[in-house]
Amino acid sequence: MARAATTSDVFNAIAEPQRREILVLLRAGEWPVTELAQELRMTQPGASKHLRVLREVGLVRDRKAGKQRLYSLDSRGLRPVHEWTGGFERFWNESFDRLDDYVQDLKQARQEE
Amino acid sequence: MARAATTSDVFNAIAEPQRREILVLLRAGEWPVTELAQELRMTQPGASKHLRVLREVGLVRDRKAGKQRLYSLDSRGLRPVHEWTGGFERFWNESFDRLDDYVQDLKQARQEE
DNA sequence: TTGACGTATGCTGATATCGGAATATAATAG
DNA sequence: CTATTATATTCCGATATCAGCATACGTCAA
Repeated sequence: MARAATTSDVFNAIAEPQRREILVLLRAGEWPVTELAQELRMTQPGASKHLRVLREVGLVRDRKAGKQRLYSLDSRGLRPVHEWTGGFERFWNESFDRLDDYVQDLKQARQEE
Repeated sequence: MARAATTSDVFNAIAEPQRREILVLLRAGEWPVTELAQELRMTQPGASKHLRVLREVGLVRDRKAGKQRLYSLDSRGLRPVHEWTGGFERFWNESFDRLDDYVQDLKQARQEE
């Protein structure tokens, strides 16, 4: 087996920087593929492929508008990611955590001398 | 070019389900590799490899303890992911969004008849 | 129908991935 | 030193990925 298919879940879909850029851009509204590609400096086929992945995990919608196909955001799928990472919030908020880091580092340094 | 290296950033590191399981487990405290592997039903080399990736992106620390190596969480790297997804919060919270979905679906269905 | 425009798909090549098995390294005990 | 335990690394095979290019498909206008 290789890595899980990128189309299978949202975590994989947003692992790609260009796809994250697309999602950010779509917060501004609907975009036809060509304009989106120009804006983000990707090729049109490249944009189409990324949009396909995003569509398959449900992060974008598309609707036909003449020759164009307008893509828009459906960010509800990002909620689970937000919540999952939120489950770690207390670990980065608590101040003794940073102190603990410091202590750990000292211990480690001493051991490795 | 292929996909960005999984070691290069946190988004890629957490795209792997087993690595997410490891992070969740480590919220309970420090774990030696073998026990962690047993708990999550992975092989020891498998666990070591995932832990290496997590270490390289800074999501876990390790310290030596006799023959064992204890891994612990450093979840601060998850904060950017939490914040990035949080930038989409208003899009999934606003109720007109769901209404808009409904309208979009109707339009689409009508066009595709 | 033909042409032009917008978009999607197919193919190829280079590379990264993940799992498994074997083996190497590290640290302790006897 | 040797054996044992704990962990890391390496090699392998199968597969998924991403970019680039060519091309197919879809839609509209003349």
